[in-house]
Amino acid sequence: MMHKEYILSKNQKIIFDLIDKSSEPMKAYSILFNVQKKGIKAPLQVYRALDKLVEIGKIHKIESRNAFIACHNSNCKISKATAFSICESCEKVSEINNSKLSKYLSNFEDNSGMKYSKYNLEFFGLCKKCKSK
Amino acid sequence: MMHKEYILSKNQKIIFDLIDKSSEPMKAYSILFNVQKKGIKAPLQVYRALDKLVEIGKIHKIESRNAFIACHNSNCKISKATAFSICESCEKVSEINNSKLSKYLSNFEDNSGMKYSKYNLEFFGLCKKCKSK
DNA sequence: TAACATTATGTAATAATATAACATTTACAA
DNA sequence: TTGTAAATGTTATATTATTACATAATGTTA
Repeated sequence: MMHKEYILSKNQKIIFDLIDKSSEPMKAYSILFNVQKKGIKAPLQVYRALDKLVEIGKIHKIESRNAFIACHNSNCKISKATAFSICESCEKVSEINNSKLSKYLSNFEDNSGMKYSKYNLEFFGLCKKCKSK
Repeated sequence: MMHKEYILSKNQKIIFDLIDKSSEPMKAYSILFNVQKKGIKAPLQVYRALDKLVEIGKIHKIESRNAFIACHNSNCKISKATAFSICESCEKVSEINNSKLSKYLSNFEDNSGMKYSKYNLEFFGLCKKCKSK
């Protein structure tokens, strides 16, 4: 099931396209630097677009890195259920697309009486390449 | 199984005691403000102590909130496996101590070829109190 | 279409979070 | 007692993010 379509505004589109093309998570001020030639001059313009893109699930924030990547996962259901793998050596980040995992976590309940509507999981380790070095 | 004992230095102890007494996650500059009367005057002194305390597992960083709480969980194994519940209304944060969950995640493998040595999970929702409002 | 509400934009200033660089001191093992 | 690692102190600065206020574009509905 795909995300509901949403028409991106001018700034949102410029910033999404940049993140989507990037092979690695992008930080807000690096995004700012890269879109200045397109007329986006202030941090707030970037953060506003990022906020919206996160809200509608087109991108995700990697909390431990303060960086953003485009969503390529059909399980995350508009950014309510996200999981990432992060290589602590080369900093490569991938979204984990594992339906068993997402099912397990979406259904997770403990005895706290809390109803969980959202989660974010970050796994850390060494990627294939970095392991073999 | 308890953590291996570690003798905290003066600044580490001051800062750990403050976080440990707090009923909510504390932010670095709030910590700084609170320990200035004890002679800790600069951000770096706080961040250095925080880094060490995180490293040895006495505290955890709540990444989505840039805040720190004391560890009260025997399953986290020196901060290599952490899970939290966060109320999006009152911002109450609790460490989740669920051995099935930690076992599931510690043993998680996907087809990426990565060996995961660490994870951090944050659940979001409404706590009991806030739900009933 | 006019009126209204909502969303997005532009701009300047500033707040909040975190690190670099360098000098010195303390703890502790060889 | 010398060497080394860890911790501290201090200043400056880098990085990340928001407040406040004004304007413009878009969508909705009477």
